[in-house]
Amino acid sequence: METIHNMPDSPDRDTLADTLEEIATLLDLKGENPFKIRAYRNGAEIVRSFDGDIVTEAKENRLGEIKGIGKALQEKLHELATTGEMTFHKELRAEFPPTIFELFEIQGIGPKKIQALYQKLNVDSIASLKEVCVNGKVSELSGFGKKTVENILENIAFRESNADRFHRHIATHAAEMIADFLKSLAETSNVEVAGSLRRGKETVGDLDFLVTTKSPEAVCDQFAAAPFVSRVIAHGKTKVSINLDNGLQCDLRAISATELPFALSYFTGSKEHNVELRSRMRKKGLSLNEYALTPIDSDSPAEISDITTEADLYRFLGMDYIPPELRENRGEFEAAEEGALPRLIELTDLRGTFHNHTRASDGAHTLEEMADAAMDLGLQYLGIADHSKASFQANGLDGSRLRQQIDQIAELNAHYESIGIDFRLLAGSEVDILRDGSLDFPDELLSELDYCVASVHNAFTLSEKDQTERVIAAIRNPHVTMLGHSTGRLLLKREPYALDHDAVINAAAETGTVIELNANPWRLDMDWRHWKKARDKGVLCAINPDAHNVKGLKMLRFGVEVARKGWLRKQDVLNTRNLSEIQKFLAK
DNA sequence: GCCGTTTTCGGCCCGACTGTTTTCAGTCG
Repeated sequence: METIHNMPDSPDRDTLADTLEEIATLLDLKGENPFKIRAYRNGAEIVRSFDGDIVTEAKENRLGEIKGIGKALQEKLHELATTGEMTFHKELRAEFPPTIFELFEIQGIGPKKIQALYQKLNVDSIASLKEVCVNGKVSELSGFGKKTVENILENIAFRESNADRFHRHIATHAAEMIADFLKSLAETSNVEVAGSLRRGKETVGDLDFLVTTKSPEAVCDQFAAAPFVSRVIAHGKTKVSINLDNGLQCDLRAISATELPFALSYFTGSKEHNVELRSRMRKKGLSLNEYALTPIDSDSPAEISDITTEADLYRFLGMDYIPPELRENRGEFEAAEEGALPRLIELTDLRGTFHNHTRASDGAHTLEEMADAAMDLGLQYLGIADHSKASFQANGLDGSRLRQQIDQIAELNAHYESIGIDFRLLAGSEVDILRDGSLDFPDELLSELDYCVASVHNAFTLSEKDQTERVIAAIRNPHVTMLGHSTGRLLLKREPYALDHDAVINAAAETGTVIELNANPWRLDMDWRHWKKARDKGVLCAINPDAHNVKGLKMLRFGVEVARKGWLRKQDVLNTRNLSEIQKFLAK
């Protein structure tokens, strides 16, 4: 990687995107033309999801070829990429105090109200907003009644006590419980969960439920009065929003059966996908909303009948059905047109899994208990990869304890074979990648294992260059079968460490090293955004639950959901292969 | 600010709910 001395740090992709996003917010505050604001916001999204080195493209002033980036954005991004600053952004920022951005995190107030609060009462932070609400000054402003003040105070309190996003397992369990409740109502026929949960996102901000019914008002009333409701945010005749005790927001829409395909598509999103879908419909002279597809004017063609499923909607546009996980406007429309969408992996494709812990390190159960649980799930093999000695906080195994475990696994396998059970434990290790890129066990010991998962568990703060070199050194060790949880993130808790993922993926492709998709809902790592690229370079994925107890094996489902989001097919995932194929693969 | 098989101007996705300005603006998704 090139290094530039005596120069300000070159801005990265996030800086480019965040700057555009911030401009959009500031223009919003100034009451600018909403379409201009949208252009900046759209530009931020394009920069975030651009497949390639956007910073270099900006430096070399080539962004004009990208749809959605025009002359103005191209010039501004060029300035930012080459000088590290953007004059327009700097001038806009100077007009407002930096703390004003936090006001956008309060539900119920938007740019217009924030503008009024700032200009009339000099409110520039959540603290000062709270103050003018409590001392009554806010009621001097037109548009701020008693109820608005109550809402603001309530929302400030709520934000203080609840994070706004939730892990996938929490959201999934809540969604299943609430869907069961809705199905139990006499007035409902179909019950669907839409939103980012259906799209397989790694964390979820809210849950979206759709029910078809002939009595929407009765369904809404019963939902708003349900035992799991902690707070009713809004309660209308067809729409209800509530919070659960843990703060998770749940939105319900009660619709008619004929509206279901349109509503399901609309509320599954993503917003970016829907904008593209609507725009394609619009080119056919049709307007798509959450209820129907209708001609824009009476002259438009109206062969719209018989749309009863989401698949019909896509077929109408001459394309294949796009699974919810792919609906991010990241190339799925083009693939669907060409009939080139992947046939996505399913949970039932899995035949085994690799990265799991036992009581020997920091797990809760024994080899036998873990094996029994794996058999109950219908798996043919279970890889045991306890921690290595450098992870002393996790009771990591030293060489002699690891050799004992290898022997125990051999004994258990002999036992399974003797009684005719087609199941095998695989002897592995989750070996620490030390700070210098070497491994916590010597090659000689690693060669006695069936396989090895190499993971980073410390020194998260190394520079991107050092961290990347460290990880790639491990990938280049021929005894390393796979790289464990490669970004090191703990969702909603710890940021990923600095790592050049393109370089890591290239090294994995070159050496035939597998990359793990850690299915633990706190990790879901490697991130889904990298998988399509890795897959296209021939890198195999291993979906591993990183189970620390028998229940943990069930987290495999979250890994499959995120693998689907990463465009992965059955053939891209190593542990879809059966036992004999795996034994051959590991023997190589 | 962006875009173009209605093209270089005039559009840009759209509906529900809330509270308040009582006919509609602001916010949200």
